[in-house]
Amino acid sequence: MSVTVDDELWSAVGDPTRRRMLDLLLADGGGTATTLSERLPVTRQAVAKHLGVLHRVGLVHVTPSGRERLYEVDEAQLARAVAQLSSVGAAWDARLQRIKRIAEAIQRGQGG
Amino acid sequence: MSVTVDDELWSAVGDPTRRRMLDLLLADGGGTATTLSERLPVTRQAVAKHLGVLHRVGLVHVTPSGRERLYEVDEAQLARAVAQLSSVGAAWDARLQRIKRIAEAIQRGQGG
DNA sequence: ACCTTTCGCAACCTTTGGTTGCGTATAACT
DNA sequence: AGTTATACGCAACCAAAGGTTGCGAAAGGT
Repeated sequence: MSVTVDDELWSAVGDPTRRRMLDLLLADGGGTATTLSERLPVTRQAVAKHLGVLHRVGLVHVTPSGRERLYEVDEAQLARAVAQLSSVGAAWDARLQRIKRIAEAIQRGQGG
Repeated sequence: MSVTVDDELWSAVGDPTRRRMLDLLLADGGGTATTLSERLPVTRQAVAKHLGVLHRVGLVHVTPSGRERLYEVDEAQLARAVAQLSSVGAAWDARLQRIKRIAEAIQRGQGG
């Protein structure tokens, strides 16, 4: 019943900048802190910190090559995150449905 | 393409404590800062602040009665939030699907 | 060799989630 | 009615997180 979601994954995905970063990484098939920061309204350092967070929760993986560090989305982990998002949504949806049914039942019982 | 989500709603729902509060409010059909704080690992004041945030984005509405302030979930707004959650999830899912197809195409092209 | 680029580290600022402390208003009890 | 208890709001304060600037170091291009 209670939202049994891994809060780490959630909050990783909860930040708007990180969501956009994931979006960009998916769209471009990967990127570095520098390339991402060019397409975002924040500095490279901010992006680097976010990449650190995403990396810690396993949503991206790194491939150092020369002086660059290429980040790519870990598909399995993102899929897991998506599943958790929709599970929370589904739980709330279910509650909303139940509330609606109960409200209707009360209506019938009271209003005739 | 870009995640066209209302960041206010997202970040309102992004906080784990607020998610649990919404959960409790849905389960109990409403509550006050005090009753919620009794079932959460934070103080009443923290809950009160969160209720303020949720109220500002319209996810809950208040009914003052005597010395109490009863908070209830705004179903329409929560439904909207749920829709946004699943829309982001769907977008990422779609990208993951596309990536998979492209990867397979590359496999076929290269590997013969 | 020199300059450019990409990065990491550190200091700092601001916002936010959280706390404690206190005053006030409404309800409840005697 | 007067006192006690409860629910709340406001304010000060603290720690963590997102963001910035500034700097030094490693890898690449000329």
